[in-house]
Amino acid sequence: MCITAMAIVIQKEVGIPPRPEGARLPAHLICEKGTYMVNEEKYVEDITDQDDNFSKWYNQIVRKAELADYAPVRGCMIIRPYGYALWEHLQHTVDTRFKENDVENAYFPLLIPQSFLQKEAEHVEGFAPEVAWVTRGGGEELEEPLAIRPTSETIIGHSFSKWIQSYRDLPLIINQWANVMRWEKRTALFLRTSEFLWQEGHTAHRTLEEAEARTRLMLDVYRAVAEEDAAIPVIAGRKSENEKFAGALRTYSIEAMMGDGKALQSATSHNLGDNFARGFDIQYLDADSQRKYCYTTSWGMSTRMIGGLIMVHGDKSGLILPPRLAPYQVVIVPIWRKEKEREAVLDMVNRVEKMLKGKVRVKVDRSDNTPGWKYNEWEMRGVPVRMEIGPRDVQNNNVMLVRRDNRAKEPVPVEALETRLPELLEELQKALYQRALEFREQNTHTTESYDEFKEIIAEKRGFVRVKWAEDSAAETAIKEETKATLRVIPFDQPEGGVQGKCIYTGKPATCEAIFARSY
RNA sequence: CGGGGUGUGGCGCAGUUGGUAGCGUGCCUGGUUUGGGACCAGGAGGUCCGCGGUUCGAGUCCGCGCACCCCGACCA
Repeated sequence: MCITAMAIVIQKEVGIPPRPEGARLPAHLICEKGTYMVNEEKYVEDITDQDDNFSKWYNQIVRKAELADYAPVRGCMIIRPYGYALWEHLQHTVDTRFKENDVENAYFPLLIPQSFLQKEAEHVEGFAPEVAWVTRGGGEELEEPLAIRPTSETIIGHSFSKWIQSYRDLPLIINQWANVMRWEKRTALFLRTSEFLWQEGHTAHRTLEEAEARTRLMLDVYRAVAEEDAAIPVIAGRKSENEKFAGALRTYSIEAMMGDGKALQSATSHNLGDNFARGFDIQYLDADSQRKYCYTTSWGMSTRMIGGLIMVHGDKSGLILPPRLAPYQVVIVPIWRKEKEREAVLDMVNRVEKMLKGKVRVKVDRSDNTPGWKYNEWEMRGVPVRMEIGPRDVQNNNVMLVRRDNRAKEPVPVEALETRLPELLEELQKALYQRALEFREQNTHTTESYDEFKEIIAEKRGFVRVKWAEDSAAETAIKEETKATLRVIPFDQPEGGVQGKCIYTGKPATCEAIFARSY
């Protein structure tokens, strides 16, 4: 909301050109006062074009940028230091926001007794195909197989039932940072790996209303992380019955549009009602001396978000990381010709580095590679701002700043850096958000005709917003006929209710829903 | 789990009718270089995915596995 308004203002100031429909990249570059025009060309020749083969581009970028590698075990990934640093920044902002909302961290075991998983009927059924089992230990068959957690509702529910005695123990608001494992048939780095890192929050409440409020509150935290930190505009809303979490009363999610128009569920928040409380006997003694079941919630965000970052912001030169999450916000490239220059340049580099340390995340590339090589390398790795320091800059006591998103150049006096650089990073942060928002808006369609719906899904991709009567069978049929799924029923609905007929059944519509093909 | 594809130095690839493996890039050493992926010279690096078969001889032909990628069905 407020970030959007700010972003629009910023957009006017710096003049981000609107992206042509369907295009991944702005075809123009900014040429403001004090900036330099750069030729638009493809500097990095060995990256697959996004428009040519988006998933190939994605895979190449993940590996070339050294975010992750394939592991020797199918479907598993190795997160490399650069990718892990990104995750740590994401973790940090999420964790900070959690703690502002009374969340406490804890840790529960990786292994879950088989019997636990079976205590919630829908839950077992939903997860059964994806669970990996440990059946041997200490050289012997185990008496009871142990599941490698696909999620921890059950084992945490077990603890909750012991910890909660009275209404005075509520609400209980716990989070854990953990790995989980879901045996996936088809995997992709970050987006869907058999093992992945995430956080899972679990809460218990006195009333359903309070549980609902917490569910919505945490979804809004995810919304804020996505929009403000990851610069990814998302649509928040409710999942359909077909798409909700196994065992939940209601599931909410934030959905983002990737650069190829497909949707990515970026985080989910579930109101579990009293389903798990009944399964795990999570009861409390209320003020009226009655024993009552708690209402529980769970909510999670995973390393998948990194996949989202890559696919939302990346361009044909590689990654573009939002400044607030980028492992390096600025990379300094020293340039010289003669030995004398080298000394002066490195002096200045050291001075600038020292000045900026602790204020922005700065990396100096002191390798022997040529400046041109470094430009391409760090652009590919998505560093938001490049700082060039060469003999000319030493002479003028300024540095050259170059934005990753549009390559706009800007000479800045050294003494102005401490104020200008953070400012520039914020401008970039907002511009990325704005660009992604415009892309999403250009690729969000509305229609009342199912034929047109099919055509849009098949040819244009993107989101399709339609009138909907919340019919589960119709949803399944649409999925079979078009491969599009109901991503989310947005909170943002027309004022005064929806008028008209459901796009598929023709029944009176009860809401507007977003359909898309998804990851 | 179905359909398709690919497995050859770290990465990307070539390898003809079967004759004992090569190119680009990266890596190491030395030197010259550095404002958009520099250059020269020297060098290291391969059980050609695995197993079996055909053959005097297999990266190449045949069979059986395995892995990975892409497209579907299932999912954060």
